[in-house]
Order: sequence, then structure tokens, then C-alpha cells
Amino acid sequence: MQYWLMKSEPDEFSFADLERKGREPWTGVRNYQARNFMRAAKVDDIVLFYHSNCDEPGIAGLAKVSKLAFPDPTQFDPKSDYFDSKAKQSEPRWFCIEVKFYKKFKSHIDLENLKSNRELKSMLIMRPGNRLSVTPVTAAEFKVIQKLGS
DNA sequence: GCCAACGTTGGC
DNA sequence: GCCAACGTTGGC
Repeated sequence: MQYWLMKSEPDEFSFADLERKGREPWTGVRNYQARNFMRAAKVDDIVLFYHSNCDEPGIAGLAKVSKLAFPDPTQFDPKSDYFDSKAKQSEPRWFCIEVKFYKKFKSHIDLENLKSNRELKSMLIMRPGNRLSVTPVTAAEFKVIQKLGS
């Protein structure tokens, strides 16, 4: 059982969108390290849903991995923003997982709150300039965050 | 909209 | 395989 933090711009796809839809394929990740993390994710792993590049950056709630990594279909779609001309059906470059809505926090945990917590200093998300859209979270960090959200 | 951080590209 | 140039991310 692993914990992951996944970023999304709420203008594109928000936690509320996930709640409404129930589940969503996490397509469009075009970074090798993030891709590798997704390939390591297992069904029922917990996902912290992070809102980035918005008025209130922070963790909006929890999701769960509902499907193991599979080839991201958007890489083969010339009409998609995420089209990759170098990807082949026989040799996909990019993968995605499916996530499903799990739980809302009582309160949105804003970035300021995360930053002020000493126990969360180690989180990758706290590193300045960190751009990874999928990062692992430790059980200890998760515990602290869960407390902040309840 | 600014800008620091950092991943990727491509010429050599 | 180095590294400068370039593009993107994301908080502010």
C-alpha cells in the first residue's frame, strides 16, 4: 500500500470534477519520472489530489487508484494536446492510471498550512521548483496530512 | 505577468 | 556525452 500526490490544475480537472464523475483516467503526464511512479502504483493505493496553478493551491481531497497503468491513449491522438509523434502503438511511451473518488477532507488543506508543518518539510512538493506531477508520499506524511484535513 | 527551477532538445 | 538554449511549471 502506497500513497501518492498527484497535481491537477482545477481549471482543467478539479477534485469536484472527480467527485461528480466518479473516476477518471489520469492522462497527459509527459514526464518520465512521473510516468515511472504511475507504473509503480497499485490498485487501492491512496492518492492525494493536489490543486496547482490556481488561487488556492493545496490538497483538495483523496482518491484511490482504480486501474493499473496502461498506455495513455492521448499520445496516439493527433488532435490531442498530448499527442506524441514519436510514440508507437507497439511501443507506447506514456502511461496513465485510472483514479476514483474516495474521500473529501473536512477542509481543503492549503499550501501555506502544508508549508508551516515541520513534519512535512521532507515532502517533494515542498521543494522549490519541483515540477513532478506525481510523487510518492510516505505513510508518516500521509498521517499528518490526514490530521490536518479532518 | 514575473521569474526561478528544472526537464528536454539538439548541435557539436 | 556535454551543455547552451529553450520551454514549461507553478507560486507569488
